[in-house]
Amino acid sequence: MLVRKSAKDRKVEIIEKALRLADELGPDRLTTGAVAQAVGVTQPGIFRHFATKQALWLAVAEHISELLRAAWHDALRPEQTPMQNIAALVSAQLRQIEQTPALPAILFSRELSTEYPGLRQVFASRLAEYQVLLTEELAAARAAGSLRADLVTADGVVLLTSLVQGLAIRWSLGARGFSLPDEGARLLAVQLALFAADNGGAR
Amino acid sequence: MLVRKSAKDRKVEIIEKALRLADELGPDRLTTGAVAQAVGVTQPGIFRHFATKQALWLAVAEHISELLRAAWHDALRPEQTPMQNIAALVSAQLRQIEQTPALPAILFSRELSTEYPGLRQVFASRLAEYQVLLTEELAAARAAGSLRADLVTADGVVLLTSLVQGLAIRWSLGARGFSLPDEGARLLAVQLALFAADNGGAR
DNA sequence: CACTTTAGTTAGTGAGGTATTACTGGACAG
DNA sequence: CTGTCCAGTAATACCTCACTAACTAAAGTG
Repeated sequence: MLVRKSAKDRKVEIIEKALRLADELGPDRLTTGAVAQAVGVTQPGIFRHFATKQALWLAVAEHISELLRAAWHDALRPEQTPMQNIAALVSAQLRQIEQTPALPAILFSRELSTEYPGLRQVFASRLAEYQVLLTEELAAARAAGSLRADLVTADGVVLLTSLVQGLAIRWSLGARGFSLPDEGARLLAVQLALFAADNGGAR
Repeated sequence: MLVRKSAKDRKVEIIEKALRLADELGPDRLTTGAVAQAVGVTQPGIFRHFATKQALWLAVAEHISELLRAAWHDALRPEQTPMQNIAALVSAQLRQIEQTPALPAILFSRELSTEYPGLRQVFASRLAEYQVLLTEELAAARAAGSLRADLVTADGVVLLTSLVQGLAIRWSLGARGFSLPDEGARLLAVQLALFAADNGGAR
């Protein structure tokens, strides 16, 4: 209305509000009108900053993508053991989801991916990166002798990512009735214990 | 056009076509018009059989729900070991998803659940049943002494369901680039091996 | 065959959404 | 102080949908 901001500021403001609204309303109900209202601009005002709604979604996707990348790379520490790094990666991911609850809905929404081509690619390549990071750490754990010999590394990675995804879905569909990072840490510990070489155990 | 069917037949026809279209178009693009065209009826013709679109979705949900229930109960056999029953349950679920590829998109779509209340409840109660079945079998496995003592039954169930869900998502988002039942059976074997008591192993 | 039932059609309404066009007025440069 | 750029607005075109009303005719029923 009265306030008039620079295009740059507005753009990030729009992206952030869109992300918040995607959670509150659900990604499909994220209309340009709703975003405009949240930002405090008339509906066509959005189109000053994003030529199409798809462009807006793409910007949101890239914003998310960047958040995730940063969180993962923050989580990794050379001084940690590979197992600790794995736990840190999982924890970082779950905390990011908790902080940005629209994430699972956006990442897993086939609706969005089909309606706005380009999103899928952004997310797919980013999630592939996550798998690479996990694979590296798991391979390091194996090199350190902390893994059961009969566990194929790639299989371990799939089990871990499935754990994260399954948990995220249960959380986001199930009214978020539990603490995602807490439950995740607990179950991850269980899974990692199963992965661990039976050193101190029997024998 | 010329053909005129009994309401009963048409109803199931509509439900089945809707389910197929939900896969081809994505659940959100499943319009009454698209369903009508697939069935060979004008768009308002759908409303002779379902008062609202929500009613149609509800019928689809109940159809799915029944398919799943039947598949699960077919999978269970008293003469099988608990571990075999678990494998059968997982396999049945994955085969069902492969056969009805819209399943993950429908089950995991937050859009649908929020737009059409009632769906969530149908699916939630059905999926809870799956967990119960898995829990029973895993408990039986424990009673038979085939499980590691340090694995909490409930945790094992979560790990298994996460495996199924994670796999289903990867499959449905990732262009279905692998055989869901095959990959599932393989990974399930890995996970179950991790669950297994270390009897014949060391010592 | 006459009669009733009812699946299906044609035509239309209104809500909700993206996007365009033409205009307005604030911010900033010189 | 003035002119220019550009964020933002008002109005509206245009589309897709779910759903309704009134009518039509095919399929069962006696």
